[in-house]
Amino acid sequence: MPTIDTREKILKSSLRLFSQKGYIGATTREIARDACVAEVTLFRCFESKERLFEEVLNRYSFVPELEIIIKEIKQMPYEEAMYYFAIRFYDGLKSRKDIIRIIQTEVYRYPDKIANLYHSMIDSIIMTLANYFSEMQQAGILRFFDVKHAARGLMGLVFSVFNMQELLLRSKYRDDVEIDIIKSLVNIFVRGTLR
Amino acid sequence: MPTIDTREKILKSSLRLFSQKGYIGATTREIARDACVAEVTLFRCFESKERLFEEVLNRYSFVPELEIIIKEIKQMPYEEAMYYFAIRFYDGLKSRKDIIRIIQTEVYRYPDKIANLYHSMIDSIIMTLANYFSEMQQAGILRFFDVKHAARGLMGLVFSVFNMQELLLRSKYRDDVEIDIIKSLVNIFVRGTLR
DNA sequence: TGGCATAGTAAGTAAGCACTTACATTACTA
DNA sequence: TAGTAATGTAAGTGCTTACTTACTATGCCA
Repeated sequence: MPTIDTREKILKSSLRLFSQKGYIGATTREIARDACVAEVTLFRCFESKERLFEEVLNRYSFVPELEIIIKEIKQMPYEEAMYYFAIRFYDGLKSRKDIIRIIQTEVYRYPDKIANLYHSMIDSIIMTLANYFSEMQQAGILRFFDVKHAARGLMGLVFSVFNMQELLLRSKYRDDVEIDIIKSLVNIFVRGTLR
Repeated sequence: MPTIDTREKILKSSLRLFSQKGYIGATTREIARDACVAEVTLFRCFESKERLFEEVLNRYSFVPELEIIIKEIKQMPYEEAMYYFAIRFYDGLKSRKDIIRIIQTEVYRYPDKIANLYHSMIDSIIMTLANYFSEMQQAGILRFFDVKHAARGLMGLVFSVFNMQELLLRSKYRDDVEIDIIKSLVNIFVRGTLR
């Protein structure tokens, strides 16, 4: 049985290279070299390239952190809560850049494995966020609108900023501070949802 | 010199297969078979797989249609204009699903060619839309906010709906009519930007 | 009808891929 | 110190890939 340390090194290199070159584009030879192990060691740790890929996906999930964030915002005033959520969500995306990129580029080719992971990531957040909006509507703070759609919208706003700023390495808007962009958009969202 | 018809058949099949399987995943053999030509014919039409890929990208652009849409909305009342833009934009994304998917999945691997295409697609729309918001602010209809950020936000909203609904084949929200989702979100956006 | 451009068929090349086998090396532990 | 588990080295297997070469078939126009 291979060492846990060896497995970790390989998983880490796999994350980076799958992210940069895609599943097909990243070769086992390259992953092994990057992890400073022999290629044969890779195949002693993981029975195939496909299994290795699956383990990478399971290893670096995103959901738990977001659940915590939504619990935290319940004690805050609405506008502050929205800023806080958006920024924490954005930071979460940033620190998970590699896995997000993998999901985004491979979701069509490995529908079962990746799509499930993707959906589990988003669905649980949308439902929790939608419940939050519902409570705020009941409390008379927010006007009535479709809460699930709004949850998706808010996440879509943040994600679109992340998508442009972090994944696409745009030159043009680099001078804008990302936080300012998010604040602008959250401000529109807040004004659009308040009673 | 090969026939234009032959080239078109190959380009069309390439679009589909690059979209479904990615640049590396789609083989020249498969593309040729799909286009009902011999593989050698493909190489007589396009000097390499990479050149073929570039020609696919140039062939199916998106910008001109959107420029037209933004011209159209200038005569409409604000709220109606936003609905109209969002829905036309959404339809445009839908009918260009294949090329959007290619851009999204290959943008990291072919930074120069694809990223430029992607940026030219988005930048020109953002600037035109931002100008529209500026004019509406001057006219006293909209409150003051960063118009470029808002333009990105609106496009981000529509794109996130497209992303979930069309690209990811989600099962859960399939019963929601996409138009309703867009209307919900545009409504929030409109209320958030009106004076 | 003859010639030329456009296509197809068939076979092959060189390289790269995931993955395997056989054996040598290291390091820890009993 | 002897044995065992984890790793490395080296070579190779069989398959697929992009791309090529040589030749043949087809259709169109002078």
